[in-house]
Amino acid sequence: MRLSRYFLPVLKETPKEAEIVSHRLMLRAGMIKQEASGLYAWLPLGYKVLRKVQAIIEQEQDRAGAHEMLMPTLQPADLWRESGRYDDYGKEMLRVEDRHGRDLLYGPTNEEMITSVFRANVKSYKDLPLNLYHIQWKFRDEIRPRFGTMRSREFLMKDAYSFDLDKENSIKAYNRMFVAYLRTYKRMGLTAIPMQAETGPIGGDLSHEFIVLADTGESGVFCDSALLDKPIPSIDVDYDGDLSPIVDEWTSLYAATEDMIEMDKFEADVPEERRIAARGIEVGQVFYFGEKYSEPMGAKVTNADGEEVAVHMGSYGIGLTRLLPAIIEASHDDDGIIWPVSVAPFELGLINLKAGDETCVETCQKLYGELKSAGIDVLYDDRDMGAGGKFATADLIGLPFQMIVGPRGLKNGEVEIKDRKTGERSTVSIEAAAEHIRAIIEPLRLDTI
RNA sequence: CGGAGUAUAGCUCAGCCUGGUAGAGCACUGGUUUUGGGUACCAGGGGUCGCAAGUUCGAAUCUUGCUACUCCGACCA
Repeated sequence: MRLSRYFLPVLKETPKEAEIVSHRLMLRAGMIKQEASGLYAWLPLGYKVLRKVQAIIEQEQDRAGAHEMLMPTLQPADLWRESGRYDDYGKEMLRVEDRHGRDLLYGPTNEEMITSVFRANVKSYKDLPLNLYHIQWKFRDEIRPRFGTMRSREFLMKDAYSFDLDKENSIKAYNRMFVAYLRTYKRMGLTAIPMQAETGPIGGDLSHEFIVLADTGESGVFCDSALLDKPIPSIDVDYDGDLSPIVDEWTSLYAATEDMIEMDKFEADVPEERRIAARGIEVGQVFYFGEKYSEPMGAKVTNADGEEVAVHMGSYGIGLTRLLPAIIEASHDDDGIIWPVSVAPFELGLINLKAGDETCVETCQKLYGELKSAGIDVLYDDRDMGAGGKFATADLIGLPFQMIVGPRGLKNGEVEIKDRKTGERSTVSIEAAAEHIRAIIEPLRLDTI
């Protein structure tokens, strides 16, 4: 992409409404624009990152055996009357009426609707296990939206729902999502710790929240520091096999949110030097809730004995629009964002330091073509402006690498490569530049960890 | 919903106390500058001062009401 033709409205100054660093940087980097309290427009750069995050989630969900579909944002109230949640959910749920006076709601979650999909189509235990998910906009009329897209009213969420014959199999489904989540966050460069959590309005008796430690997090959390260094299950993990050893290993170390903390147990289980009491950002939550919806809504299958039984369900959510600020909170410096390659809006910034200089322009054009051919997602800063502004833009929007082309280096037939994260610079010949950067970036894409 | 605050140009803000023709920097447009960390200079465009009512000869400024937004708290991906 040529920057001169791209829509990238970066801000030199910080808009005053933004308090925390991720919100400030998302506004300054031209990723989002607020349209009302808790409602954001996603500008091209922000949307590009959102799509990359989405692709990783989809890939890991699919690997874990879940099937992607799409349900509407608006839902009929009758479905929610069946589960009893139409009256229980409270003011957080946005209710609307259509022209015929029918009650609808903008979905805050989809347990009811997925159950309706399931019961209309699945009748036999032979069709289980089943896990269906979608990535769709949700609306929760939060009392106080804040921190940009960290807590917005409209937000994009991946929500998966598992259906199994009994509790034992449902726990297996839970474990598959648990493992998939560990991998998903890791691929985005996040260290997310599963913690015992309250089940809230979703219901159920087993739940973990996945928490990224950050000072700006909204939840107080307590955990064993050994969890921070725990290796993540590899791409070879067998989702058809027994995953309980992995889950047991993770859950054997103490970790709980402030709602669930038992101080005695925390202090008994965790040696003092490993106790972490910190703030954290909740980037996902998994629930097992058994027959809570299947029973009242009649989601039943015939088992091997010919009996009709309610299926056991679980649900598994990841807030995509919250993941972006979470990644930024975990990875930034004074100059701006530092994206991991896996979710970076562009992998490389090609910077022409001297617009108008014939040699520089020609060299950049040539490199730009070569880089694209090498499969690098490159943003070419061809704007007619000074070098300082280009450096500042590249640092701010956080591209992992910069290829700097200026008259000084060209004299020796060289260009400079800067690593955004470490600040390290190296020089490479013009001829070898494209291949050189490809060799650096490719292993960092983390398709397979 | 309780508490605190803000609203003046695209952004950051001054002006308000003490009423008298609406300002600065950045951004934008045209030029000069050809620049290795937001270069310098010249010229220019852009605002019914959140909305409404009131006081006044006269309101961005004083009064009242409303709205929007932000922050702190209780709730949540």
